[in-house]
Amino acid sequence: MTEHRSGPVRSAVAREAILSATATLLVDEGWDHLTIEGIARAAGVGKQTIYRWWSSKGALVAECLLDGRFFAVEPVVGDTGDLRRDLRDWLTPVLHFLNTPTGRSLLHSLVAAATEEAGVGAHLSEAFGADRLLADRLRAAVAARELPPGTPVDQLGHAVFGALIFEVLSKDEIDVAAFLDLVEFLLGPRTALFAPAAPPAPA
Amino acid sequence: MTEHRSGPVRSAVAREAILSATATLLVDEGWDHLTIEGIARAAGVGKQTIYRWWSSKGALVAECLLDGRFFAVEPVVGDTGDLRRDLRDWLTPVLHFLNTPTGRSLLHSLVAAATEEAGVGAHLSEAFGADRLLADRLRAAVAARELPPGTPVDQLGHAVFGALIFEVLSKDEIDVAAFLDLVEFLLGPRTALFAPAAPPAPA
Amino acid sequence: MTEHRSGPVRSAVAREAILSATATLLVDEGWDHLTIEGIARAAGVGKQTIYRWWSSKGALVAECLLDGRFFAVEPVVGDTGDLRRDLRDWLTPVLHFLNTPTGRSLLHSLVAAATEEAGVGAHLSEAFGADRLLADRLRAAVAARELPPGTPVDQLGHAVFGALIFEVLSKDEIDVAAFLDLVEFLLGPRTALFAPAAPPAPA
Amino acid sequence: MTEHRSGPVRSAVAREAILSATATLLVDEGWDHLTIEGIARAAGVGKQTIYRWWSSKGALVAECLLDGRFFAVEPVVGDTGDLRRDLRDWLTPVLHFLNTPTGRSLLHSLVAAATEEAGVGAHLSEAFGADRLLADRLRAAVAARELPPGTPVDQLGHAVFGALIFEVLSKDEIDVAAFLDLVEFLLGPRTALFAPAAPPAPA
DNA sequence: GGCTAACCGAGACGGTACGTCGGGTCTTTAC
DNA sequence: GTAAAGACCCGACGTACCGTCTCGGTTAGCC
Repeated sequence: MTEHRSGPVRSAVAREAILSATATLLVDEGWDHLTIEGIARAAGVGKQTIYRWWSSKGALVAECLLDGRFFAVEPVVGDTGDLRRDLRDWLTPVLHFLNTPTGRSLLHSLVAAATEEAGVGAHLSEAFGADRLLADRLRAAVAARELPPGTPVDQLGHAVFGALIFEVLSKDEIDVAAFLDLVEFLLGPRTALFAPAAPPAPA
Repeated sequence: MTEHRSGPVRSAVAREAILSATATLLVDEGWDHLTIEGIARAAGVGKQTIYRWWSSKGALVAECLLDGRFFAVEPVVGDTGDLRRDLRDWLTPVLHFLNTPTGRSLLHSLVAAATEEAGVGAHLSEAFGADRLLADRLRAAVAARELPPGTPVDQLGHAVFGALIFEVLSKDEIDVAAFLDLVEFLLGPRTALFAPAAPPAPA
Repeated sequence: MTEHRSGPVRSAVAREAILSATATLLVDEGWDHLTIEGIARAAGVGKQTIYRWWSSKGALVAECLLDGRFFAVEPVVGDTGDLRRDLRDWLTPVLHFLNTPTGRSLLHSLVAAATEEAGVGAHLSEAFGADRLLADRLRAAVAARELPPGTPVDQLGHAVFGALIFEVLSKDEIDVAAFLDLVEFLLGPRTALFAPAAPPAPA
Repeated sequence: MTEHRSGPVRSAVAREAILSATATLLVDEGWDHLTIEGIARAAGVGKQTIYRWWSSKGALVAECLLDGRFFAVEPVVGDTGDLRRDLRDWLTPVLHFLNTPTGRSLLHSLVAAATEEAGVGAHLSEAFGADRLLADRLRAAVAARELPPGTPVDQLGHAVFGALIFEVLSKDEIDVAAFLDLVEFLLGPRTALFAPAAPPAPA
């Protein structure tokens, strides 16, 4: 039973123009300064067309996020068998990007958007790859016994990302080396391979 | 030799009224909806008096934060000798507060403010006590060899706080138990006391 | 071939409310005290709607003037064949009106408006009827040879009106009798009818 | 019994600086744009010093007017025995001055001031010399029987000045020749010398 | 020589209004 | 029925001045 109605259908052209304008303006101008009128103007679209399909500028940003319009994230974290090294290799360029004005401002904007729109927060870490990419690598590390069984991989990924957010919010510049060290600490002591099942038995 | 200037002096009454109104309105209405006009109205003050002394609403919030106008933080984390237990005891009420509408909204507001005003971000963790209180307890734990020497206590505190922020931004409700487990994991495996000087040297 | 534009059209309701509020407020409060915000408030209209169509409060007053919103001027100056008497009959109530607080203040306001907005000055005398009404009667007088041929009727009307303005600006109260006498003098000596063509040629 | 009190006396320096600044600013910026704060700033004076001695900016302008700070009026209207020619000679440069931007704007400003401050209106014509100078010349003309006895000389002078004001308010530029013609008409027909006592007896 | 008062500059204060921007809704015309 | 254009009411922006009020400092003139 397909739903059908008369009249023209949602304009894909308009949708694309709107989301594209949103992403561009957010990056260029920041969350404050991002306005519906500005988006409509840049997209060559009526305001009503935006309001018809999205409830707020937060919703627009959330959809941009889902569409991956902000980062072209490296789709994988390498797996050389050395978890700590892999994470360093993956994190280092991310941290450097976040030390550029663009990177800082983009993260600021996305965090600001997240405070107003639940949908942005819910997908923020995914957009950075911290969700799937990082967690997957951690899961592999557990399987490979580089991390103890029972490690809360998803949460650990979020903690790393949370630390990153806080670092950006609270300092003028991320101390890359210190941050990498912190991540290393959070993973716990580098030990001999964990026994398959038994919990770590202190001597 | 102090610098002299004749003429009237800054009104302490106005300052207090403005900061107090700012704190109240931020808690009650949230960061968006917080307006200079609203603050002026609530404080019974001219707008110019605000602009004369603060450059933005972000600066106002930052000063409120420094004045500790948002939380009456428990001034200590207990020290029973059991770090994990002490942290649980300290964190639990904080987490529950952040699960109330007021708590959630306040953290959202402060994070939003931090994205616009560096000063807010710089003092956010202090306001929550995550800086001094938490780090001090961690330092004591290092001294008591509950944590390995060389633990980056300050950063660890920030990581915990960052994880907390991210949890609030990305979920509708904090899973208190899971978060406490995460913190426990971040502290590393519960081990016998660390040797005084030598770091654990895995083979 | 009219120029087309899609979209909504100027609201006649808003226009009427704005001009009506302007006229009322100008009469009641005076030129200073007349504010765009006050007009918008009284008209139940957004400020932007005013700024969209008028450039200043002067322009608003000018339009009110053109619409004849300040005076319901007696549409004719009587013509009994006696110019001086007709002018007295027409001027007397005007002068008395200008001796009331309302009349004085209205003329003050219009003159003040004229100093800021050329359009007000250009139509001031019309609004008082000094332009068409008075000049027409003078023209008739020239035709009837009550005034010499070549009398600059338009300018004479303006001079009478100018004298009136100056009287109101410079004195607390118009001396009605003296003003009427002045007008009589300005018309020149009451003479026998002027010869049709030849100007009076004194020896 | 003189009233006396201790303490310093009104500062002549401040008075001069304030009036001078007022005159300069009025000429340069116009009545609107003339502000107490601006005057205080330009005069290097506290606002209170202005408010202590004058009740409004209108009062300041009135005092400037009395001090003759706006025009250096030709102190006499010539008397060649030919009234019409003398008036032309005196009026022509005045009219040309009022056709300059400065002149126009100054008259506009003074008229605007007059609408707010009775004192300005009361002395406006004096400042232009229309009062004493013009009326004196007219009086002399009556004495010389160039004008009929009983001519309301003061009022006639005001009428000329009023016509001038209206001309400036209502047109972009004064038509000098037409204005001079008007004045000539207002003086009445050029006749043989009036008989000393008898009213003009038409043939 | 001190005291007292009024003067002065400076400028903070509670306000009102400015002219602009953007929000979200509604209306009109065109496709 | 969707879309562009944009007018509408509204609320906030940050600024300019208002007129009042403290300040600290500086003169008079009288005890």
